[in-house]
Amino acid sequence: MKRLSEQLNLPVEIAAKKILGAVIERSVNGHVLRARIVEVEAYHQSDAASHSVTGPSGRAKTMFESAGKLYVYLSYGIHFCCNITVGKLGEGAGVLIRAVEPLAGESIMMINRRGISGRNITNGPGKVGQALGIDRTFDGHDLEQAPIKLFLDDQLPDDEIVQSTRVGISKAVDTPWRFYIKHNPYVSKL
DNA sequence: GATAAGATTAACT
DNA sequence: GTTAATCTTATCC
Repeated sequence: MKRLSEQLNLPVEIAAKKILGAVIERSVNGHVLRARIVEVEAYHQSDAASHSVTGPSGRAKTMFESAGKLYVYLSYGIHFCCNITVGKLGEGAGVLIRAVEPLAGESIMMINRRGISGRNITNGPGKVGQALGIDRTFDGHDLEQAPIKLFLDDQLPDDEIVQSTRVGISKAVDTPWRFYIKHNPYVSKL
């Protein structure tokens, strides 16, 4: 297995398609939570909607690290959202995890989500962070190390991927950098 | 030093 | 459909 930093040293929209369908594994208190990434969005420093547009200052500095790191930011003061950095060192690029499909440890995720279950458990970026117990202390974490690991699989065939515009932004709204898996109930918005 | 806006969610009416 | 919750950065005094 090649290093993540090599595998994800790609243009953001290519890396986003590669991360779609990958599996993220989170260990906590002897339990293993595993989930498949079913919805992502790409962000880049050349993109007005990205946190990294202002340069490697403040919260987005992690996006300028080499690929395969975790960038966690606080959304609306309440929600923790998870990104995977891509591209090369010094390039402010990342892929936001918008939704995942639980594969293992769903009962633990349910506890983290205060009893909410069903497809509402992880069908949104803030929900993913909460279900997996990720907060800002994991900002900059290397995704080849415990307790949070990323496993890339073969890229999905194009006919399983839907490409569209991003959600919840007010700038660069026409940039089609949102990717999700067809016919998956955990995708936040179809 | 102060203020406005934001890659959102859940609980209301 | 509307609104409150709540904190960080950027942008202006």
